[in-house]
Amino acid sequence: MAKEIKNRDENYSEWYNNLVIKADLAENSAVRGCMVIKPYGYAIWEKMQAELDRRFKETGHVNAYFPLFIPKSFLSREAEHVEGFAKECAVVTHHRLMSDPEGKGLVVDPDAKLEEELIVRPTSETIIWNTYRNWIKSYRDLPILCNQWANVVRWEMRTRLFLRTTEFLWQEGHTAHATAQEAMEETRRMVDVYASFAKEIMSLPVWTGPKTASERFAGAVETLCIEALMQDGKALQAGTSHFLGQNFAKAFDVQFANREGKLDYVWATSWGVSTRLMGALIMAHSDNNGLVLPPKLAPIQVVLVPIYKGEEEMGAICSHLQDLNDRLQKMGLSVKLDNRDNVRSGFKFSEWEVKGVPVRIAVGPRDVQNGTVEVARRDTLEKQILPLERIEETVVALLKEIQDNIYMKALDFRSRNTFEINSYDEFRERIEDGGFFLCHWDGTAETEAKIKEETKATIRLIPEREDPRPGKCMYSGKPSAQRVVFARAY
RNA sequence: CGGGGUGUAGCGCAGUUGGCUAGCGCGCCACGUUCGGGACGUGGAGGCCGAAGGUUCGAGUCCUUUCACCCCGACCA
Repeated sequence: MAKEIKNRDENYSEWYNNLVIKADLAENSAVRGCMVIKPYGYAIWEKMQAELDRRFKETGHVNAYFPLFIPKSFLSREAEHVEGFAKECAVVTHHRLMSDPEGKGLVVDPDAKLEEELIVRPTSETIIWNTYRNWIKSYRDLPILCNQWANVVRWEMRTRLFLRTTEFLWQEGHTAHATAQEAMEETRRMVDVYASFAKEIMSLPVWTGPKTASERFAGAVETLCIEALMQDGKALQAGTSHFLGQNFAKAFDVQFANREGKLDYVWATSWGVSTRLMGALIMAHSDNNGLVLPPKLAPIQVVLVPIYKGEEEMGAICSHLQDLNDRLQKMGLSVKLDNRDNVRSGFKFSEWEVKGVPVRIAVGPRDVQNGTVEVARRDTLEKQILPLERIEETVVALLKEIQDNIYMKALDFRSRNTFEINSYDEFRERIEDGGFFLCHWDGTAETEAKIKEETKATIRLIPEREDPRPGKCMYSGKPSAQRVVFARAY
């Protein structure tokens, strides 16, 4: 394994793709740019879903579902929105096939052409706001706090497993509010939900803050985001929360009678995270032995591996392990007893390491005799012999420690790769090695575009600081209110 | 959409200037020996050589077309 997964100084794409496949998470499908998420990978996504959903409910949201297809005319209602998405839409033009008159399989039936083409949703703002128009008449109907779990399609030129697939799974929250302030608070609330989810569940430290105007969501007034640093030094946008102002309400004519009895347009937000989070998880924590999963997302938290010679010894050890299995399960842990007899224990060790199982417990005849177990942790690869007595409490504590340690490791990595730079020459040189760069910027789109053109680095976000220190733009020398975060990004 | 690369067994690959019966490693199946960090031996199964067309006595190999995937760009909440 170690020789197959390369470190980040070599070809990272190879490292990453290889890891995804070796860890049994996903593979390319027959369909361009799409991926098959395999059972082990999907189990991780399900855990993410469950935890996010819990947090959405906690903040007063409910789930709903809207159609996959969007009439083409809907998309064009909001000028910036159509501008942003038109180039990457899959379009349904017909609804029927027929056998080829020339005998070459199936062809589209020209008589089945749709009156109005349908777009496969790249995001659902338009169809949802078209629906909300009917739901909202009065301020008493507000707020609407809906989320949907869905798939979306964006026909990007270039795809990457988990990070940018043609079809991906996500959740999109769409809320409607009576006031701008309330909508802005919602935008903030949800980006904070994402940030705490990243930290507490994914062990992933993120920066939080607004995007610059040029990096905003198409149709948004303000975009807040969480940004994480991957081990190859590139940034990854892991989630966004948009304040949409009244743009969509105006485009879809969603007005309500306010407390004063006057008609006003509704204020909107939308926010989402996707299976890209899986990519973040993989790229932030993995090492040369494979995937490293934080316990809270690991489909299997503890794997039990028997070490034995011969059948009767295996029987004895497995019944011993079955007992341990039950004790651990009673603690609410997800445990796997690997009693396969066609592979040896050394093979199992490697395999579960590649899959990122946080804790492995091995038991052999020696342990049975001594009343001990061998406990190995995935994050540090350390092993120790521990007494079997009260082992379930030890393991619960260890899982918590691993969860924290993975976070600390990622945080430490980020700190070591975050730099304050003042000179543009130095910036150009250092950006090659990756990392986050805190630099002064004059606030103009021109400077931002120039820097992007010359260095491929973009402004990931404008960090929210209690005491923003002014300075001079590293590029133009003009005054700058505060440092912003530059990085090369996926 | 441009540049480069790859399609041969489940996976990873070799296959020379066209040549006769298409190979290797891993995995799989059977048996035996093993078993505290990816075991070994012996035997066996597994192929429309990405697809279509062409050149030829003969094509995995040459030509044309096409499809898919990977990498680098362009593009991208």
